[in-house]
Amino acid sequence: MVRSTTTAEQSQADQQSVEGQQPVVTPVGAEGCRPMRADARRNREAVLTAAASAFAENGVESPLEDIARQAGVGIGTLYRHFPTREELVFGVYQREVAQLCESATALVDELPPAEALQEWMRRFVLYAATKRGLVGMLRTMMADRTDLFAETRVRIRDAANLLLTSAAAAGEIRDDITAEDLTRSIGGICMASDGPVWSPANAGRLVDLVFDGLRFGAPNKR
Amino acid sequence: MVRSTTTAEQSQADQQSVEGQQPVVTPVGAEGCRPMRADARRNREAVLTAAASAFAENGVESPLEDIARQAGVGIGTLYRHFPTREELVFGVYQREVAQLCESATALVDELPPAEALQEWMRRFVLYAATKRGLVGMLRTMMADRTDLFAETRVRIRDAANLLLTSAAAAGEIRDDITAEDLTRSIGGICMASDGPVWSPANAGRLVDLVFDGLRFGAPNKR
DNA sequence: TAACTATACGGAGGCACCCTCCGGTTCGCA
DNA sequence: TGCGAACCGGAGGGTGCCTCCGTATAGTTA
Repeated sequence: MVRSTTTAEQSQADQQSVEGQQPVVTPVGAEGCRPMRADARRNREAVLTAAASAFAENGVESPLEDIARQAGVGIGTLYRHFPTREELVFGVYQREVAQLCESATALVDELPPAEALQEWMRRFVLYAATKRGLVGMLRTMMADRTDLFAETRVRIRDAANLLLTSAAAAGEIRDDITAEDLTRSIGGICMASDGPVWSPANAGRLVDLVFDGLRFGAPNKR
Repeated sequence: MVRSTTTAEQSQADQQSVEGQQPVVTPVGAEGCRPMRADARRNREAVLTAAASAFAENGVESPLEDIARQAGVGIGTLYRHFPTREELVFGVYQREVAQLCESATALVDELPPAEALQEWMRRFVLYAATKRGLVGMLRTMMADRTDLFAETRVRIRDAANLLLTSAAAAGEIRDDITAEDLTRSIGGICMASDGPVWSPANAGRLVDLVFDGLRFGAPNKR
């Protein structure tokens, strides 16, 4: 709209993710700059955490000043890290995708392959169903800035692939489903479960439906 | 196609004067009451006109105060007629649907049946492609307040039916397509052509594609 | 350890927009 | 023509957005 949106050259590099509480989480742009100062990184994380819970509770339109306060940070700091609301939304999305994808490897270790897959699908959809309006905003951004999503898309595909192949190898699901098939189905459920008639329960049923489809015709039925 | 709104206005007035069944067109609250005062009706129309052009130009987030100013009306007046932005959006939508549906009968008279149908489809999609973000907002509202859209849905279906049957009767298109099929296809195009990558040209190509589908297998090919 | 500097912090302030409220005006009817 | 109900308008208080710049501090060098 008429808002200025100056989008200064702003390019928060961080890209230093060696020992990892949070993996990478690279904001857009810049490579090779010096690493972020410790306090900056701390604040950035605090803002993301506060934003995630604010979005979940009050939707993506939550006042940015509330988020800053909740993070124990000035509004200026929030704006320095995320010059626009969209960048903040994307930051939250990116971090949660990373967590979700990491959980895939843990699940594979802890559970039987098919259960791991099902649980992962549930978590995936739950993320979306929990954040009111977030999916809608992401969908809009996706149409505009496809490039931003390239990295997360690959991550998701790899995680899906891991779970699918291990379940297929165990014969617990059919083996003719690709990671793309799976992510597309789940993505569809996420889109569908966004919006005013918002219901995690419905989303869960849809996930189970897709999962049954995966089991259909599997060698080792149970 | 610049058409005056007088006919639409007239028909609304007619409907209102018939007792019973208030069409949803009446402003909120007025329940079986006397008709609107002349100045109120005038202002209401002015606001709708200004809103339509503001939405087209700056998107559905246009400041309401600009719209009021453009309409030559105080902000209080705008709020009295449309207490929320959504109601204003719906008002614009409703009026334009009415115009569009009326144009169907005119088109049937003026053009060969198939051309009339194609032209109508084009106009339909053009409306949507012209208003940035409007379709998205309507989609959200639809999920929430299905009841509001019942009337417009019927209108659209009737108009589509008129065009379809006359073109099918002339053998210029196949006869196994229902009005629901058509409106669903067109609706899909409208959804697709909303969003940041906004392009009437693309929408037009999609319409032609659907139209070719309608001609496929028609008795009288040309 | 102290001094130094590049970097980050914070919040006041200006602006845009939202929405309400109520005194003044106008319409439509008798 | 007179009257009351209905309508008009815009001032004003409130909220949220975003910027700007003086102050604080992490990390580095001597």
